[in-house]
Amino acid sequence: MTRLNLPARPPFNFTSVVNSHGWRQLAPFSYEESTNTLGYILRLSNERVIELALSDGTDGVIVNTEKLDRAEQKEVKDRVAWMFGLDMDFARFYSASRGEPKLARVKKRSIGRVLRSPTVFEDVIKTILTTNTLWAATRNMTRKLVDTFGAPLDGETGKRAFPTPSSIAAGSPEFLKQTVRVGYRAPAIHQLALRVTSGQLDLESFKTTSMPTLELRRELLTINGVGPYAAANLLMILGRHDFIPIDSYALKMVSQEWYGGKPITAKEVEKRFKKWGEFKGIAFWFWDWKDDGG
DNA sequence: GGTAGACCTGGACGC
DNA sequence: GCGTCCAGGTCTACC
Repeated sequence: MTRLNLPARPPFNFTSVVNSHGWRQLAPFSYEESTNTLGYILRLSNERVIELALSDGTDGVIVNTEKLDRAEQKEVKDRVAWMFGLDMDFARFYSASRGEPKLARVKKRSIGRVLRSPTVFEDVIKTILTTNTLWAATRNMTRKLVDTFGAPLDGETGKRAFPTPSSIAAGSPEFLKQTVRVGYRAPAIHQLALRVTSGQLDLESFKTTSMPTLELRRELLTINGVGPYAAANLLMILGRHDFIPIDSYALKMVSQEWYGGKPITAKEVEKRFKKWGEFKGIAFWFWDWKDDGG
């Protein structure tokens, strides 16, 4: 057994990251509520597939997994640090949100980090799978994608890692549509896998790029299946908070909050959050809505 | 720049 | 059990 204790830049709240959005429900994540433990099946660069149990450290994340050598430990540390944004600093957001009752809880509960997958590729695919469909279908499609293309944990075919770009690229759009049931998204997913495999698109460089957010957004919008909502969602995941992922949920929440439930458009959402500037996305994301619909 | 319609799946509903 | 309707963003064509 290997146990790693990964400290975070304070303040840090493990549970707020795990609950920051629905990602914990998407394979190869799993979540055990009784112990507040996040599971993840990770494929290491040496192709070994391991299971991580991630739990709340006093001021960071505790990782329990099988025995790892030094290089593997380093890789796991880097991956988990990215997934939890351990090094992120929200002091400026907390300062900006002071005096706003609807954001009072963010500083109190050390909220701000958004749970990420280990790779940007995985988060782009998952984001595409959230578009134009219901959440239950997103979960199904992700599960099937992992079950179909993911490398299995040693001796446990029921537990698989998220597919690599090359494993998806090796299939066909028809197979993705017929077997994984991703519908019209199949060509977009296949094309993305091809672009990444061929080196034409270096998604992982987006983690550390100093590219201005507008430019990064333009890059994201070159991906088929990624429109304004998906790009904003991915920017949030990448730690850029200038854009609001406006989907039907956003329209509903903003309408209930300020427009008495009447139908509104994206313009009204933008108008209401304009004053938050570079924190628009994060202010929207963690806004304490009147009724979040459960 | 704005808008209409097609794209798919799966669940709800009526018969 | 079958058919129909609907929710959900993106893309393309068109104005």
